[in-house]
Amino acid sequence: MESCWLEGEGQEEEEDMEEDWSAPVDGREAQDQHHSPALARSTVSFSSPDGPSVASDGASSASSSSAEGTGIMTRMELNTFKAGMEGLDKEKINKIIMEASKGSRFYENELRKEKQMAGRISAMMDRLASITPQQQQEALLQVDKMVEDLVEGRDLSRTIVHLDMDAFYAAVEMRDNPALRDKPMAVGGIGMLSTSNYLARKYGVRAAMPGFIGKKLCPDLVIVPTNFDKYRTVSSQVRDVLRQYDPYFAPMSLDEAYMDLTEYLELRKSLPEEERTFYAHTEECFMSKENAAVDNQKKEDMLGETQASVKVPELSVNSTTNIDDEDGSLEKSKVTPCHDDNVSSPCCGTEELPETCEQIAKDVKEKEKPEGHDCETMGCEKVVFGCDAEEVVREIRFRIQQRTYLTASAGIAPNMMLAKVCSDQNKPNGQFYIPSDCEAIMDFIKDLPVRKVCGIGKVMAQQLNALGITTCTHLYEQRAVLSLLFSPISSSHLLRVALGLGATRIERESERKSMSVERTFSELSKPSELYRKCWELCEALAKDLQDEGLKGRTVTIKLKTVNFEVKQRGQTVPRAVSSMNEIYDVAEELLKMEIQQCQPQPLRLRLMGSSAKRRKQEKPPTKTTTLDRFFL
DNA sequence: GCGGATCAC
DNA sequence: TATGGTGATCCGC
Ligand SMILES: Nc1ccn([C@H]2C[C@H](O)[C@@H](COP(=O)(O)OP(=O)(O)OP(=O)(O)O)O2)c(=O)n1
Ligand SMILES: [Mg+2]
Ligand SMILES: [Mg+2]
Repeated sequence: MESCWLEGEGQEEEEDMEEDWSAPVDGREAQDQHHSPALARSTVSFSSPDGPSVASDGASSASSSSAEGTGIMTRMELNTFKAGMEGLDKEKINKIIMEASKGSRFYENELRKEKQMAGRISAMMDRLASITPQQQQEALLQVDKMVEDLVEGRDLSRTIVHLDMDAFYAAVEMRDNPALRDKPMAVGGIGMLSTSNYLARKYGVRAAMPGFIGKKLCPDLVIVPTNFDKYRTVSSQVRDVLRQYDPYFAPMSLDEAYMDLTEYLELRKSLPEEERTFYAHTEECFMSKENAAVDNQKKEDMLGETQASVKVPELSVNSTTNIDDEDGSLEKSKVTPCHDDNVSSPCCGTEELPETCEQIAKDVKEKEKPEGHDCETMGCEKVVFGCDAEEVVREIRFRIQQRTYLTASAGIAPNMMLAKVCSDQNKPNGQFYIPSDCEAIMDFIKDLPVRKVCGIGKVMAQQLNALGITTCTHLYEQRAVLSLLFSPISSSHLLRVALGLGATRIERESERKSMSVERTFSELSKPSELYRKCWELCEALAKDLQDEGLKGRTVTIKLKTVNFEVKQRGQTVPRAVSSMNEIYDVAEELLKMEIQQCQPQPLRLRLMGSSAKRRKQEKPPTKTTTLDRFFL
């Protein structure tokens, strides 16, 4: 097995990954209006570029935007931009979160990070204040040249889909244990939750929240441990479906993937109806013998009904409709789920998964033969899907559901950035479509909160907020200032977002660059214990590396003190390593230095990690893009 | 290359 | 009582 990443001599070639600043639209002139209050005064309006250029008053008013509530600590607050988090009593939930955390070492560390962030923002506001109108005007000219190029290059020819399973781990657990279906539940442990179901989200319980806080928010919360093997199995079933529509689809995690449907949609045009026909088993099928074709709304209803979780009445996948409800009125699923034959059955809860019919949404070829069991005689409902993108995506979701008993949501758009945002729009069990035209894109982008965009996280969102930017419209209005305040990479990303641009080609999976193992444990401080832990981690890492036939040129250790401060130390070695001994030799040395550094205080840790990384790879000759021209 | 920070899931 | 694990990227040295 040839170890990879060793620096072998030759071995160059390899792709060039196409950065592809695709995209673009009609230029739009700015005309702002809706500045957020913080910026209204502080920014130069585009129409009169010589206006007053910002002042630090912008900073003070903006940074006090957290005036609501406790003042600081926005970083610990509930993020209401995530699916299932709409319309909650944020005030109350944040209060509980704060009270549960206050005084803890974790909290103190969060405070420290918050202060640090405030410092960064303050520095940014100072820079902003020092920008002259001339500079701003000049920046605007530069940026607008880029805008022109970007817009000119806009590629609306692709149909990109982002598909994401709903409450994934939680949904799997609910599927396999019906007792959980009508309860607020989360997956993980008392220390940390990986995700929660939508019922629990109503209480503010969410991923990355400690279980004990979840319990405070929702005393009835049921917490079940993770079963990664099951999630992996389901994931592979889902991928089997996706692959049939785009063999080059790109999984981003166990529960989501991007697909490019462009080519498939061409083929689809000539796909006979039989091959777009599927059967669904529902209890109604068994009772009423009608099996007429269903219309779109009916299909959506079926998607809703067959959901193997709480029933969400009136769920619609129509891109124009919203999901509101999904309140408490829960009802057992009406479906009678069936197993796909070649699929390992869920390990528990078999009683709710009757074996009566082995296959529902089987592939057309199989299904077409009405021999044996067969849907027709059983009165299974027949579903015919159309040929446009929305129909194909409904079909995909339908097949996923029939095969896994789980629901998925999807976004359909001309690029990956938009598709990703769209897949969250009608979650759970919904889809959203942005047609390939500029107007539709701009309309969608207009009021889109920047925080919803992939890559804009808590920190960036807060920095932008300090500038009065919360929506993509603001982003466009402030493009000049942004190009001056942020790095070329960041500001070009923001600009692309503002224009509704994103990647239009799905890149094939790149080889991994690192592998790591880390563990949290109850406090350790004795050197002997620390070295032993380090040894265990290196052993585990070496095994993982060897399992994949990989080696690393840089070995690092990661340490988290009991106060949650994180340190990383690394060393690059002349020859790639993969064995336990080679790795530990390096790691031990790094750990020794840290222990000595602390002396005579003990090094008190709550986590340790070990990793092996590949040597940084020379990036292929970058074709000079407009961005390079302007920014480098 | 290193280390801290951010982001996603 | 109690706040995760894995991988990637960016930034400023
Ligand atoms: N901080 C996180 C976020 C997610 N996950 C895991 C559990 C999730 O079930 C799975 C998928 O992540 P999603 O962000 O897609 O969240 P869900 O699928 O749970 O919910 P939904 O997609 O409906 O919002 O990844 C995790 O372990 N830790
Ligand atoms: Mg999901
Ligand atoms: Mg996901």
